[in-house]
Amino acid sequence: MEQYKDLNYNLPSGFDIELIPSEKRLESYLLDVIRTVFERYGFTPVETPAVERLEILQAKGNQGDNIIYGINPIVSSSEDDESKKEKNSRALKFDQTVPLAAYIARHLNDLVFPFARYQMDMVFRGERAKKGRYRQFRQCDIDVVGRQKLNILYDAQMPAIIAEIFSTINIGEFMIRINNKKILAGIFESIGVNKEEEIKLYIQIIDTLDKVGKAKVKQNLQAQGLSDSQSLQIIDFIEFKGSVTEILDFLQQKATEINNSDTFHKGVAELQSVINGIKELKVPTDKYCIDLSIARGLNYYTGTVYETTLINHESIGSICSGGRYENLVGIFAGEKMPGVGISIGLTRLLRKLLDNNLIDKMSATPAQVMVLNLQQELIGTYLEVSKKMRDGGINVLTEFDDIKLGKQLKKANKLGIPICLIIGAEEYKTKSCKMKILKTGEQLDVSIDNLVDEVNQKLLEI
RNA sequence: GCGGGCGUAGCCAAGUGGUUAAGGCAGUGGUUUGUGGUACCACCAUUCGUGGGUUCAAGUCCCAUCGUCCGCCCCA
Repeated sequence: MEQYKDLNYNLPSGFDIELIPSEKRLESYLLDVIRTVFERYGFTPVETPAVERLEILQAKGNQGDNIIYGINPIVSSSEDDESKKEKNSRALKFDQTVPLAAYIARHLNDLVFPFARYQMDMVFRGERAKKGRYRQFRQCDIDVVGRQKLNILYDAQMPAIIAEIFSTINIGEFMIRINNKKILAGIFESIGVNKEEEIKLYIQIIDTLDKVGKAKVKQNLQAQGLSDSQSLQIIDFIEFKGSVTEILDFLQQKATEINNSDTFHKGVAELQSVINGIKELKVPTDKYCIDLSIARGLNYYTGTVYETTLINHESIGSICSGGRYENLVGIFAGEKMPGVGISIGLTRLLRKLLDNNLIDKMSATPAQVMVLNLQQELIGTYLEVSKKMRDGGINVLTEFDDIKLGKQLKKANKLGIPICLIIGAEEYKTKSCKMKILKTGEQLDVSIDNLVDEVNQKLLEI
């Protein structure tokens, strides 16, 4: 034992994702909420391995090697199969979309399309870690993937899902910002930028608007070749603000003026359909808006894009984002498979919610009742009473050791257990117990026979 | 990859060349043993990431090394 105490047992950079029990319980709760909502919309769970073949992860359409975390076996003996393989031939998944593409290709014949799946696995990034930016983190993703085509209503369903999740977990007001990349691409086409590569570049510049500011964006656009007036035109366009109706009217108006970009017209029509769907899904109108500046740096998005921010906490950044992509998921199956999906970066979100006190803390244990130990001779009774309550659906912690009552209460208090049951010689005689509510100090005599009902009743009141 | 900062207990730290290494939080024990959260008392670093050097003297200066953090880039 001694010899290891000097080793550095701190977590390696970027892997500092451990949570103390109260925090981990909160994460479990969030996962439960998210899973429940995903399943309510018919999404089915999928899990893929942490490791994929490197060439899969490097397949076109992804974000490049700089974010991939490679793995190698430590031992490379000649008998080791791994060592015969090329070094770095395997790597950890950096998102769930590329693995989804591979999953679909592997199980094409077993899946029903449109395939709606959710996945809440850990993913890994090889890039430099920073605060709130991890090398391992949990992403909660949903995607719907069609063969050849995918109904635009799936795009409308995403904001409904986001709204339901974030309304359920009580973290304050939020706003789902919706845009369509075809509109952005179209506006560039309308001013004479027609090369796809250039448009992508410009859109990436636009994406930095809220981070670096208007002046810098204008400067960057011009640096890439736009004229002064073109830059202003673009910035004016993406900065147009208003209600959903006002922006749609503005876009319709704009569409009549633009006759050199089909893309623009398509984008406006898609956005219109998405908004119509959202209205029919009865997403509360104060939960979503159109934001023409939303671009999503990732260039695989081709249509609808989403970002969700917390009102008054915009600095936290997007807490849930995603969009529609045409050519990402079918790459291995060799088929056109349009998809639409969103992702919640749960590890980062939870950290920020905790750091900013935006979410109520939970207790350090799921136990609702602690059965205290007053004398070892009664341990049989304690176990019996504990079981009785567990059978009644109550989470119970039993104190096995005969330690001072004060210490037991202190322990229960620290764990955040709301109710303690005290059974000593006196209570034993009368087949009763003392039910102590820790928060108030209130103490009630309860018959063992009615215990389950009484405790359940009290738990509801607290 | 380039540039900069920082490493003192589980955590947050004071200390900027003189030797008993402040303080706070957390933790442990106690305030007469069947009642916690408050209060009070006590305990809690032979040692300052590691190795070497300078000096009568080093947590403090120098070198190396490891770790870590920030900015550029990119994203959850």
